[in-house]
Amino acid sequence: MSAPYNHKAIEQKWRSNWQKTPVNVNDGKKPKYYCLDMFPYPSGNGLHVGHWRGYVISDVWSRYKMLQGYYVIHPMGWDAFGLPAENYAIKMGVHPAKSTAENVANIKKQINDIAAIYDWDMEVNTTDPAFYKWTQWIFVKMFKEGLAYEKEFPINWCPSCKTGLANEEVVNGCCERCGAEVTKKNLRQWMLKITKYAERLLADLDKLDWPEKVKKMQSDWIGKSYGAEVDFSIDGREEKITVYTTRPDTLYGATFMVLAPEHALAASLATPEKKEAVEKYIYDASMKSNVDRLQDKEKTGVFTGSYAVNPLNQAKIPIWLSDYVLADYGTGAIMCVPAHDDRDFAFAKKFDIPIIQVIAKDGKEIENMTQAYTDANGTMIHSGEWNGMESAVLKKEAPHIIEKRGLGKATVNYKLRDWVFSRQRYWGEPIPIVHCPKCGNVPVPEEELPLQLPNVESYEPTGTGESPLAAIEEWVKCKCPSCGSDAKRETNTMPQWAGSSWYFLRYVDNHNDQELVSKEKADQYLPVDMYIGGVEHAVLHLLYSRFYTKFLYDIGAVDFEEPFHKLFNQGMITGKNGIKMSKSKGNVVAPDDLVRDYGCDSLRMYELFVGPPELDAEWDDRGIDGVSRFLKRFWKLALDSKEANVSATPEMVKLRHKLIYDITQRLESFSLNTVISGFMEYNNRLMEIAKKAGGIDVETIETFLILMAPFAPHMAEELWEVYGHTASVFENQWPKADESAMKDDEIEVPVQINGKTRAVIRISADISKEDALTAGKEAIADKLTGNIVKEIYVPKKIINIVQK
RNA sequence: GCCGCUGUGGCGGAAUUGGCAGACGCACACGACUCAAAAUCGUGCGGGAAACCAUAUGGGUUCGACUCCCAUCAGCGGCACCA
Repeated sequence: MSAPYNHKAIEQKWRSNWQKTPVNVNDGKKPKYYCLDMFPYPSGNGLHVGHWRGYVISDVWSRYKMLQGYYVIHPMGWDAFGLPAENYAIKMGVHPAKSTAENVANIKKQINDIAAIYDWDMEVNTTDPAFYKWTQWIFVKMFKEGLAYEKEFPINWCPSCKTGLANEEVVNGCCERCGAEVTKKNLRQWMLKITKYAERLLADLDKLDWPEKVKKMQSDWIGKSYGAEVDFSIDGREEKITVYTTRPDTLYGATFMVLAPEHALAASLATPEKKEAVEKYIYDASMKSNVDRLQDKEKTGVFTGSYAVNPLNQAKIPIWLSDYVLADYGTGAIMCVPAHDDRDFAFAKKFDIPIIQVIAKDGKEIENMTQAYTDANGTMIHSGEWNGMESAVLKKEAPHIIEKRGLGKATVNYKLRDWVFSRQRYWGEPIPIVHCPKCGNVPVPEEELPLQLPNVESYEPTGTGESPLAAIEEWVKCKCPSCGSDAKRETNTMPQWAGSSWYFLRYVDNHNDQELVSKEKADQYLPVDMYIGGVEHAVLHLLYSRFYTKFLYDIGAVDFEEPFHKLFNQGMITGKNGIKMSKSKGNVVAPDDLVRDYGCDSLRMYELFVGPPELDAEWDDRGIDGVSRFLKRFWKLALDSKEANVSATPEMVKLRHKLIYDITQRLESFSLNTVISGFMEYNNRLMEIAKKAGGIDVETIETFLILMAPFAPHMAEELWEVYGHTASVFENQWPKADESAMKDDEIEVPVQINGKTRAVIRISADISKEDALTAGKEAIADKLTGNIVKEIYVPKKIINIVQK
């Protein structure tokens, strides 16, 4: 009788063994592999089984890479500055520094339950002054390069979090963190010129081994479009209005022009009799929130009384103001071609403006147009010298024609906006800038960094647009680092994303107080080979990190331009009916009890078994019994086989190589759920064989152990030791399958008539086509009519007889 | 509105990428062991009496379709007046 599987004792034993003798060590000879988790913010709620899954996936992958002979860099840290941590602290009435430290301790304990091979010597915490010294250093560098600048304009403002937000943090007009409706507030802001990198951020997506979905989200967010800027003169005036259009081919169809109410010329275009209406419209538009502006699908507008002149045919077209034109995209002014644009069509219909079709649909002009014809497919009509051209061709040529004729220029536009970088909150890195009445904005000298966040009693947001830091007079008052006169510190702090935009660089050299990361360490360990985390950061953290890395590349701090070579997005674990796990819904499943009752190995495997790792999965506790039973059966098989000590049969050898082959292939394609089912399947077959043979040979069991080690490391180690080894199971190399040893001499092949299976025959694997067909027909002789049309034999796959 | 993904038993899911649909597991039922239960082991488990019918629905290509093409429906996600 073999000893029963006691997960508690085994897991405790190996946890302490690994602490004494780590399994992932850098001997200086192994190649590196950097496998990174998106680091968590230390929430007070702790981890649930969904967080666990992400960390299990990355740990399984790390251990697999270890067995392939890599030194694996697998660090963990804390994204502890920012809104989530601060809002939690305010709710609990504790200072964020205190609650953050408590939460870190708690989550660290939970993470250790996963038994991942995290190297805690590399740990970083974004709130540690030794860390944020470099977050501030990067800002200073950006300031010196002209990439960080101040600007006052109406920004997105979350009235609940009482802070400004970046565009990326506004989701459907609401705050990404708290869901409150975002309003506008005119504020002086620090901005990062991410737009300068728009083209590189777009172009380099091609180099990345990332999910297409994420690449597409980024490229849509950057939003590149090709078109032309066209200059329209204003009838009776000197100024010109430049419009941006992606459809210069439709220029002859422009019947009016619309300016954003915020356009510089908007007010001055009003003729005396229109003045009142125009001013009212401009005022009303300025009062509208983003959400209102988004929700008002019904077009509004006002005619200025002025006319613009179409540079091609000198036609006079009325100039309107409307808030469907955005002030900060393109030139804030558009030419309107109602026949070929949905929005212009709706506007023209509402205000009774003429519609001129310039692209024929199916070779014809549309009678009684009821909607815009927006395809660029058709022949040009009503378009002067362009008549008869194909619109698709003209669309590409028109910008250059316009440029050549001096009417404007070919141009490119991006939807990406500069990054609103300052927050009116306490819990963040102070922006290291001094406002000097003589010198203007002066950065804190690099040798004086970090500029420490002062410890204060009152850290709640003020809501006035000022950070709580502004109230600390002794901190605000300072001397100008440049001229020494009385000056004031910048009181805004950096957003949550500041630290996370570069933390992955710091892990590998986290104690360096001279450099962000030394060249030596960077060369040795960076960049990240595999990055694992949720998809929710597609245009936030992942875009910001790419921008930061490119900047650091440009100033020579690192010598790669992309931080994350491969990205994997794990799916979310939800509660019943796909409802997101949350404390308020009461459907959170904590891993702690499951680890206690079933063991870490069982939970690790079940986390993967619930479904494809990239898809969302509904959690169901009951399923864990399945993997738990499997582990117990395998445990018994291994111990009984040790006892039986049988030698390998050809069947065992064949199965061993098939096992290696299947598991490796599934692992390589990241199909982790089928790796687990594969283990179960092979275990079932081995148990069948063991029933007859009395056991399984040592080599096959040991092979199974090595393959299983990344998934159930405790059991693998324990059995490895039972099998008489003193070194860790992770000292092994990942086994290789010998494909010739997997070959079957005889195979089963289905025999079909007209595509329907009628029999299954066993034939020799290298049988000739003729013999296969003869054998096949023999097996279904009673069903053959004698009227055979076609005979198909796909070697080792199928026999199909087609008959009438 | 535009773009993308997904749709297979009671449930989670598999299918070597066009070749026996439902692997593996959960749940369930029956049996063995037990005084009994749990645990464990064994058997069954898409529908249908059968011919056959079944991979969201309708069509198509093919000797052969969960897999490819067209249309439709449903669910999820992203973007959303970007000219």
